[in-house]
Amino acid sequence: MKFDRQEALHQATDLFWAKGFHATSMRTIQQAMDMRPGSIYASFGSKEALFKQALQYYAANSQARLAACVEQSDSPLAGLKRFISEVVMGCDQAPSSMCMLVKSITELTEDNVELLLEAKRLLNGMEQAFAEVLAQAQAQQQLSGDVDSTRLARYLQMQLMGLRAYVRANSDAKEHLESLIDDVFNGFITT
Amino acid sequence: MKFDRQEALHQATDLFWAKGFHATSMRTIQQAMDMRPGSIYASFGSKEALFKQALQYYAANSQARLAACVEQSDSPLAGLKRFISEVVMGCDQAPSSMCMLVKSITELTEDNVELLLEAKRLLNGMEQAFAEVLAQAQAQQQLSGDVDSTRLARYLQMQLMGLRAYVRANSDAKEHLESLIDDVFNGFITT
DNA sequence: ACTGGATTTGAACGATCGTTCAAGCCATAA
DNA sequence: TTATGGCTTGAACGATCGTTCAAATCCAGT
Repeated sequence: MKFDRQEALHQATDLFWAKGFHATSMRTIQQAMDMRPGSIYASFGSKEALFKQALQYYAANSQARLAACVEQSDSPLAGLKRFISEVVMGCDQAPSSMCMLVKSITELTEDNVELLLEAKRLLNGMEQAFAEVLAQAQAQQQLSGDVDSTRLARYLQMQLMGLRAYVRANSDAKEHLESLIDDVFNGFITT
Repeated sequence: MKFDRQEALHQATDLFWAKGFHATSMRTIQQAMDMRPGSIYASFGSKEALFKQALQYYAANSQARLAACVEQSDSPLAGLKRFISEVVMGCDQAPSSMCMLVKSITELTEDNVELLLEAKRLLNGMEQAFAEVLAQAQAQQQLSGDVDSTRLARYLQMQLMGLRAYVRANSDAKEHLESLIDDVFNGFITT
C-alpha cells in the first residue's frame, strides 16, 4: 500500500487548525499521520515547512468550497451566503470555528516571519476570491455596481472574521447565529 | 527598593499579549521582569496562574480605559467611538493590534480549560461594559430605545473583533481604517 | 554587633521539544 | 537467489521547557 501524502497532510492540517502551530508537537503529528519522524522529515522537510504546506492545503480547500457553493447556487450572491452559512454553522465538525489562516495570523509573530507572511498572502487570496464573486454579482446586476467590489470584499472579510471569532468566544450563542449572519450579509449588501 | 508586583505583572502581560501563552517562555518572562524563577513562582504560582492574572490585569485596564473615554467625552456614544478609535488606531504602540482576550481565546484549547474559560468570562465582562454604555446612550435619548442594548453590544463586539483581526492580517490597510471604523460604528448604530 | 525569619538566587531536575541518522526492511532487477 | 537502491524505523541527540529547592543574602528587632 502506497503512502498517501495528501491524507497525511490532511491529518496534519486538522491538528494544526485545532491546536495552532506552537501547541502542536511533532510527536502528536507522528501519531496522527501514523508515520515515523524520518519519513515525515523526508516528505515535508521540517515543522515549519509542514505547517506552510498545511496552510496552503487549507487555503486551496477553502477556495474550492467557495467555488462549489457559488456553482451549486442560483446566483453568485446566494452562493456567497451559502458559503458563509456553511462556514459559520458547520463549525461543530470543523477542528475550529475560526479560519485557520486567521488563527495563524493571530498566533504567529516575527519569530516565524515566513509562515506569517504566507498566511497573510493566502488570506488575501481568499479576499480576492470574494471580490471576484462580488464582481460576478455586479455583472449580473444583482448588486449595485457603483461600489468597488474589492472594498466590499474587504468589508465582508472583516465581518466574517468577527463572526467566527465571536462564535469561538461565545460558543453558546448559536441561537443568535442566523440573525447575526443575516445582519452581516445584509449590512454589507446595502453598503 | 521594594519589589513592584504591579509593574512585574505589567511586563508579563505585555509579553503574553505580544507572543501568546505557548510561545512565551518563563525564561523570557524572567528576563522581562528581572526576577529569578523562585521569586516569580513565589509571587504568582505557575505559568498558568501568571497568565490568568495577566488576563485579569489586561481586562481591568481595558474596562478602565473605556470608562475614561466615556467620561472624557460629551456623550456615551462619543466615548464609545473614541474608545474604538483609540484601540484600533493606537495599535502601533500596543503589543498587538488584537485584543489579548480574543487572542487567548483563539490560541487556547481544552488543554488549558481554566484559562480559556477565564478569558471568555472576562470578554463577556467587556461586552457587558459596552452594553452599559449603550444603555446610558439610550437613557439620554441618543440612541433608539427599541433595540436591546445587550444585542447592540454583541454586535459591536463582533465588529470590533473583526476590525482588529483585519488590521492584524492586513497591517498596511491603515488608509482604509478610518472609513472602516465609521462603517462599523454607523452600521451598528442604525441596526 | 548579633540573630532569626523572610526573601532572593541560580544551579539543576525531569520532561518534552524538533530533529537526525545508522540500521533494518522491502520491492524490484539480474 | 542474490544484489541493489530507496523507504521506513525508532533510538538518541542537544536544546529548551516549566519548575524546584538548598544555599546565599538581606533586613528588622534586640
